Amino acid sequence: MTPDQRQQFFERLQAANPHPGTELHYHNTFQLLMAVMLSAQSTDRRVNQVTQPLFEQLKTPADVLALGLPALESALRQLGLYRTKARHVYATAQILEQHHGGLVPATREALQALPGVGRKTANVVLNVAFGQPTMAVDTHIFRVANRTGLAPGKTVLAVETTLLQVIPPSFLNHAHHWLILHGRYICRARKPDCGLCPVMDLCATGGSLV
DNA sequence: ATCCCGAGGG
DNA sequence: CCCTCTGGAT
Repeated sequence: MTPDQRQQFFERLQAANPHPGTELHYHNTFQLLMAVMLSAQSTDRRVNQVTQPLFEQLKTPADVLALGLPALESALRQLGLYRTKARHVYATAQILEQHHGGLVPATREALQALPGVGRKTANVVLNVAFGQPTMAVDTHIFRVANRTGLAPGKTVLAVETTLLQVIPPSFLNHAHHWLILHGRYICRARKPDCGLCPVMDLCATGGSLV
């Protein structure tokens, strides 16, 4: 894809979603971190169903510790990987309480040192909560980048590096959500809706997946 | 490479 | 039944 095509690509995704943002529900940075941790291999729709009642009680790491691990695990039962997620969220709350004054750290190093927080989750928090121009490559973005030819790569890190190089700077801050929304609703994994795709003429598949 | 692991869609 | 969903740890 040429630089001009990439410019077109994001201009059209922007036109389709003028004010993109995460579809995860949260009221503060700690809840954002928790919601992103819970979103692994789960639809954010289900994450929101789980967090909607839960976040009325859990507003701080101390609230998580007060709830206790067994009750937390029980509250997360509807999510896949729920035992692992409960353990990680609880252990993360402990560390935030003991070493970060109950706050979510704003550096990649400190974030990825938290149990259950890897590069992708750290990138989301750094971008959404702290406004940094990171590129969190999730299942949607990995697929869209490869399928369209925007940023082909065999690993998520390779795709992340390429995306940071090829995305026009003015689009970088919101590129994460534009690519996610495109992958979630149009460039779907199983049955992509090329008929509704605003960038079909720029795509490496040329709409041949329909 | 494998495990974790519920729910929805096809 | 199989595939997929804003992954991370071992």
